[in-house]
Amino acid sequence: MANAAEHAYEQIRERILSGRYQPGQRLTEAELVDACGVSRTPVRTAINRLVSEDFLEASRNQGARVKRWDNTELDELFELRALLEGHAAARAASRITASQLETLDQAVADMDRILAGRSAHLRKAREFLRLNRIVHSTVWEAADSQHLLAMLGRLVEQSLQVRTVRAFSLARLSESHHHHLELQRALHAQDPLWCEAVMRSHIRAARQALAVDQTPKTASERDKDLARQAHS
Amino acid sequence: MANAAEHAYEQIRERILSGRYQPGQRLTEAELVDACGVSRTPVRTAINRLVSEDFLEASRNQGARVKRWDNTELDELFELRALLEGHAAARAASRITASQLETLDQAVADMDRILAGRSAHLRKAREFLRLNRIVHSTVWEAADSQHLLAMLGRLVEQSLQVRTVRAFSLARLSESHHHHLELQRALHAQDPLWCEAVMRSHIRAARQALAVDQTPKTASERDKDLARQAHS
DNA sequence: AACGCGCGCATTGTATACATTTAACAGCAC
DNA sequence: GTGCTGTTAAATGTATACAATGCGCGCGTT
Repeated sequence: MANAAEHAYEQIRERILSGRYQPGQRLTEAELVDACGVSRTPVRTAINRLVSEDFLEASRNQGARVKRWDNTELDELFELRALLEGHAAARAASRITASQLETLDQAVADMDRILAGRSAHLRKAREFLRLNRIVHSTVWEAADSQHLLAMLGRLVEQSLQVRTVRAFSLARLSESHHHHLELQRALHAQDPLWCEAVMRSHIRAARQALAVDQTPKTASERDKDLARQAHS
Repeated sequence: MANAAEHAYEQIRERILSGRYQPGQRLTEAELVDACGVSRTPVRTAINRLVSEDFLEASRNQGARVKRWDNTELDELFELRALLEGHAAARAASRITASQLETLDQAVADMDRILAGRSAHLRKAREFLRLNRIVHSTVWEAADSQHLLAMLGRLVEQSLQVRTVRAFSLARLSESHHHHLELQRALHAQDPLWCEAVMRSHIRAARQALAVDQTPKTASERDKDLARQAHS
């Protein structure tokens, strides 16, 4: 066990993202100790970090609860994402390197193939998500701003918590891919305003795709989501 | 001592902001324990928080160093501030309440009086800073977005670390005040784009006002800065 | 029966002892 | 003389014991 605190952090975070720990659920230090197999100290370190990253909420002497996102907060979140990812795309336009453009082209081409192919929906969605991450992180990297990168990382991770089945319909994937294609052209053209505009559309569309209902999920629904999320 | 961790956090943070702990300086847990008068546990909690807020940097098993900001990072920081504060101002335009407008008007009027008055420069700068904080936080509040507020809070605190004498010349204060006057008009007009543009100018001008030299300060220079910062 | 008070338990906050890691220094070999 | 390696000391990472705090339950009073 090279690093207990880190281990605990990843363990807890993973359980929040996967839905095993539901929004609003209270997590006592004792049960997290059991779950992670380390002592209270690294668990507390992990909790503090997760609180600072908005995965958990803590009130004094009352432990931590999994953060629950209401629609107002989701609106705020995605508005900020649109602003910052748009900005990142604009910066990327004039800074992107040849090899980053290659990475992007490759990812977009792969997406093309996958969407056109005959794989099962689940497999398509999984692969698509993987490539989607590559596209976005390439743009962030090309934007070349440490702090922008850090902020975006946090914002996007937070929106991962509320992923739902609806976001992964074939229609949704296809729309999303059209944005990627356009972004690719805009980046090749090195047009900052175009890049920014496309990226903003992309994020706002993603917001729309999220389910609006706030009812707690049943266990089987959670399992479905899990299967679709393709972590790892 | 109701809350040791909080106490340690404030203590250390204050010493960083005041310049008593210089950028690049290594802080061992042992000396922070002495300085704060609490045990290692709350000190470590405080350190973790300060690292997450970018006041400190930590590498494994090597403790914490006070974060040093180079010019590239300052550019990134202020670019993000311009973007986010501009956005906040735009949101505020359509959301600001009558009482918030009153607060703003009052603060701007006070600034007017103070700049026109015959107080000593130091006193003027102090009062101006206080009112400046009121103006900005009123706009943030009017923007009505929890997450935007949190991000701005962090960004602005970080830029506080690098305040220098140059930023407080009378000419600079006066320029800054003209922005406030224009922002006031733009908010009364409820014109989002105008608000955003003014605020962006305001922040970018602030970036220019910061000293560019990166040489460490002498003790007496630090004292001067301290006197001008008007904390509390 | 309803409200308030106080006691007890569960849980978090703090202190400290112990383990682990890293970096520096000294000694030895080449 | 220089470079490598082993040892050592200092600092951080981890575990656990103890203190303080807040919440809920039960009992008593009105």
